[in-house]
Amino acid sequence: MRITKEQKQENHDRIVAIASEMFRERGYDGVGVAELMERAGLTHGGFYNHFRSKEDLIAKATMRSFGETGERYADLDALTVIDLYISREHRDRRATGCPAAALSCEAARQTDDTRAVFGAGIEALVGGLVQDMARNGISGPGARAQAISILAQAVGAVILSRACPDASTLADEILEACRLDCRDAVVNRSQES
Amino acid sequence: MRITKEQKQENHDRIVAIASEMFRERGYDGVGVAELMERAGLTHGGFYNHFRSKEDLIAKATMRSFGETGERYADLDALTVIDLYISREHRDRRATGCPAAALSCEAARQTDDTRAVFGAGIEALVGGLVQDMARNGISGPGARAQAISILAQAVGAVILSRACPDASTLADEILEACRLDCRDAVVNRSQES
DNA sequence: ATTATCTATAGATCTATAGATAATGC
DNA sequence: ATTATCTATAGATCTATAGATAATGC
Repeated sequence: MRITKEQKQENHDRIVAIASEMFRERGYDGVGVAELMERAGLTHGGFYNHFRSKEDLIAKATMRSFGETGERYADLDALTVIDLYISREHRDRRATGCPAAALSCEAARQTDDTRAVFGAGIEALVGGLVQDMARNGISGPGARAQAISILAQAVGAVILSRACPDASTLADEILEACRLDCRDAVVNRSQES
Repeated sequence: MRITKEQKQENHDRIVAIASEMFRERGYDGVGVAELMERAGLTHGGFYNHFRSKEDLIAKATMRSFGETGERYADLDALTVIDLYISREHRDRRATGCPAAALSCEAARQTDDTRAVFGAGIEALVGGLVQDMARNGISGPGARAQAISILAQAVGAVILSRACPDASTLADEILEACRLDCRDAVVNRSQES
């Protein structure tokens, strides 16, 4: 039952798309090749026609997750980005959220290939945030450093909030304190110029 | 070859101490009971005389990690804490570092019992940081929110830096930008009062 | 003829348990 | 007698591969 080239490409993309969500939801170790392939409507042996190894898939799926996330925050101003990122909705929907918040801790333990994808993804998020901040009138030499600080705080806020028990007060308090602090930083810097 | 009660307690503590470092280094999924027990000088079957399950150990080891970390940053001023936490040394020594930076992403996928330990641990770190900030003359209603913001940024900075490839410029740039931003926040707030 | 997929399985994990052993604590 | 540990193993994973099948692409 051989298929066309296009259908193979479709299968490949579907596996990557499903993996990108499953990895964010359950972590790299929490997803097995067999279950992933079953969800893609294929048998698990076929996996190795598409990828050299699971790690190969991890790199490709992570790249896709960063791409989606970068697009989501493009063409917005920094305050909107902050409100979207540091929110209960983002915290509670891991599967479609930012991979930096879902997988960074595990990424630190992956091979250098996967870490290179993460480095490029973080760099892209920083670059996007610099552009978003320009819409708030923020530019100049310190803009990049501030973008990095805001990203780190936003990522930290979502990660810490997720680590708290469900429905805990602290989980929501973390989000609100960080959202306001990041907004203040943008507003203050915006007024300076 | 039965042993004394004290020796059992010693074995128990040693398993928890070793696990607390191994989990931070490799993640909860990266540590098997057999290897852990071998490192503790015991056979893996004996594990279940000390713990109901691996998850029981995860809760106890994580509590210990948070305890160590809280003690490390007690009785210091906030600027010293920031310099120690957001540093290459901390980033490169996961096994003895802060569990919030090493394990938060995975904690989000653990049971509510483990998340309760995490919530209490984060709460303790926030409380400690509030006390540290008081040494810089920072107090009042906004102090707690600022402690949360600083903690989130510090945790985010270490996590993102670890996710970057070894020896990448970005990894160090993240640490430096966040360290300076957190210091500025403390200094500015300190001058207000 | 090539190749994308499938079936089946190798080989290496993993957590957890059953039963034996032997020294402490009553 | 109790119990902390050990040996051995059950049962369930996991990644990866070998070989068969069958439809595309030459």
